[in-house]
Amino acid sequence: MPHNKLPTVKEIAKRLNVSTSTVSRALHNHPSIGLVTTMRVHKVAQELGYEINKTAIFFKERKTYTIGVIIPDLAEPFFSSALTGIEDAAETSRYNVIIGQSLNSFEREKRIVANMKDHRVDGILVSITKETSTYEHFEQLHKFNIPVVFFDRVPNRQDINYVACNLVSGMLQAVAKLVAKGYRRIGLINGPAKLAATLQRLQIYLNCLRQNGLEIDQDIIVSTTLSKADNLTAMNRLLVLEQPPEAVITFNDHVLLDCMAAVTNAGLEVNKDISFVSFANLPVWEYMDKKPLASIEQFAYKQASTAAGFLFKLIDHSAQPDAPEMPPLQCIIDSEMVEYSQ
Amino acid sequence: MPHNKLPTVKEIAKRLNVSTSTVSRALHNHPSIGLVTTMRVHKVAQELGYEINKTAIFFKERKTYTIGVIIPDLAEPFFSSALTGIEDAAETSRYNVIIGQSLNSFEREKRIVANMKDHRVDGILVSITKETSTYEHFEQLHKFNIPVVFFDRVPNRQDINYVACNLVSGMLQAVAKLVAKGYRRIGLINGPAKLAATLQRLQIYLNCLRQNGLEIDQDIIVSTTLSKADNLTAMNRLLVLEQPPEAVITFNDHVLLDCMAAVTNAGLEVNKDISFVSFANLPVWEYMDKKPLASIEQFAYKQASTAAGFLFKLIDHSAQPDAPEMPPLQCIIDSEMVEYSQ
DNA sequence: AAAATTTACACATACGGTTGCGTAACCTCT
DNA sequence: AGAGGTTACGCAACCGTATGTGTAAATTTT
Repeated sequence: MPHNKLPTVKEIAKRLNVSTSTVSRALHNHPSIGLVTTMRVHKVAQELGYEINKTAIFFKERKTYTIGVIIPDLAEPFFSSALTGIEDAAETSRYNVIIGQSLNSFEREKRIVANMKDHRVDGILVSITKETSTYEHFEQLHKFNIPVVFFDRVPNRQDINYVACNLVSGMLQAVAKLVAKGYRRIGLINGPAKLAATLQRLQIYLNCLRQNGLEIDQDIIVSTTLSKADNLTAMNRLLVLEQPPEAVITFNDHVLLDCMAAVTNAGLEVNKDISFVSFANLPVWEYMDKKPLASIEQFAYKQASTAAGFLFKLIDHSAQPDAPEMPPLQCIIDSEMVEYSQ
Repeated sequence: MPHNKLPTVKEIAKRLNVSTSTVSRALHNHPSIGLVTTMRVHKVAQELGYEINKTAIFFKERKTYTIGVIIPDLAEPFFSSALTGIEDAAETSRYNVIIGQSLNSFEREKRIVANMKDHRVDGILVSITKETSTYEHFEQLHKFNIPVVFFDRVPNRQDINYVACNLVSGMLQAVAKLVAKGYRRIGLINGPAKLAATLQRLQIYLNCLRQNGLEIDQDIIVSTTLSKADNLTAMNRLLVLEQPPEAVITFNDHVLLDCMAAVTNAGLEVNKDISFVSFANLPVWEYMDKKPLASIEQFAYKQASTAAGFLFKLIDHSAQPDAPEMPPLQCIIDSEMVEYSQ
């Protein structure tokens, strides 16, 4: 507890022999306070270096003007970009952002939620953990009037506020582009089966191929555990086929980096002998020579700032005393193919 | 202002016809409250779903258990890693972290500081903007008893708390390694002159070469504006020399990526015809084939968590009423060469 | 049995600022 | 001059919790 006390309205009031209410109103230039008094108050406030203690207001208003953000891992460019989107949105709405990384641990996620509840954040934005399958820790927030908006990694339920991304739209564009370029044999290097994203990507892949009237060949659908060695193996499996794919969709950019190495090792050339499409998460492509033909942009910034907008709307709404329950705010943002200039 | 009121000690007190002080003490199992009363209080608290409102405590104790972190840009892996270090340190000390990106704008930095002051954070960790040259906005925090610890990008003054990184140590190791490998001609691709980091790197470079008894040749010291085209030009300038350098130290990893491309374009091979050393900031090397021989690790996580430790020490210290002014806490962490397995 | 001590609780205040309501003093109008 | 209105301010309560101090009643001590 800091010892040296800061000047308060009380202090100003004492010096001027007026009441604290007068000082408070004078500082806000309330019309019911005379001009002379108002000026004297301002003068003394200036002299004492008075600055308002907003924590007192926060406490009284039961509002902290702070939102919490829970994300799995800041090291992922997707999430750091998302956080920037949130911060920008928060700044214009005069909110602060407190942050917690769940590091994909359900237990950490719960601890962070509890902590944010203790700090009485006005709302929470969250991209859930891979492990998260129960939601009591979020539901409990309802009691404290703390709205929650999920983004990107959202629970599979309908009674929640969320902003998510539709991967299909971007992939359709990408496959269309590949088809337009004359590619008919498009392979897939997928992730490990236990990840939900893996099944999702497979469905999208099949979906897009069918919509483009392409034949589906199980030989050019392989998977990797995401280890470097396994990534190389997966790519090599495709390269040694009698009829290797002309283009390959990879699980993510990390996989793709290894796949490109495998292509080079095989004496082939990326974007000439074989082309790639990936799911965007590395901003590093800009600095590189060999790039995928296109990437599926998932708009971290946009998703997150949209989610933040939802959250502020919910906060404002619940501030009204006669607030009827609001229907869930939900938004699905289309992904888009981003072509890289080669 | 949320309307549906949460249960308070007052509510519990009313139900049991006791005073709030009794309830408060009972909830903390204070010995001066009888066992029966204590248990009844706990029971009612449980039934009502009472949870303590810490904002009241924060307000009363003039302590928010929140620290502010101001960094230039989360998109840089260095800073996202630093933030993780801070978060981990904060969690074990039961602190929350509120975050602000200055985006290298001095004005934003000032706004963020003012905002964090309003929220009465208990302390601030900051990596300053490239533009920052005045410090009133930080000095002003002293009045509010908000300690500040700078890290990585620290002001050039001695009366401040800071944690910084000594780039020389790592570079010495790297040059020593290059020398041990038989390289005698070591070039430098530096950044634009207006950046402080540029002069710093030049000095380190000259320093290390001298200490290893190597000749300094101005022909193999070039610079780039950091644009891709310019990076390529810089590298090419070295490659077309009669006696090109055998190894090159690059300003940073982004520059290096382009330099590697230039090498490949020239029909040469990275790590065979020419080797590189860079200043670490990209975690992506792990996923790539061509890597620098070594990188100068600047320990974002360690710097940041050390700085956080300093901050908590300062906060604890200023909490003591008879606290004499503390001498500045300062720490310089040695950088280290990190060798990449090729 | 009276005195001393302990037990178990209530009262009041503080943290810093805001705000509804009350009220003197002054001014205006008839 | 008295009624009515306006101006300029003070009073008091409030947000939720903690805690120093006071004090009956119960218990122990002498």
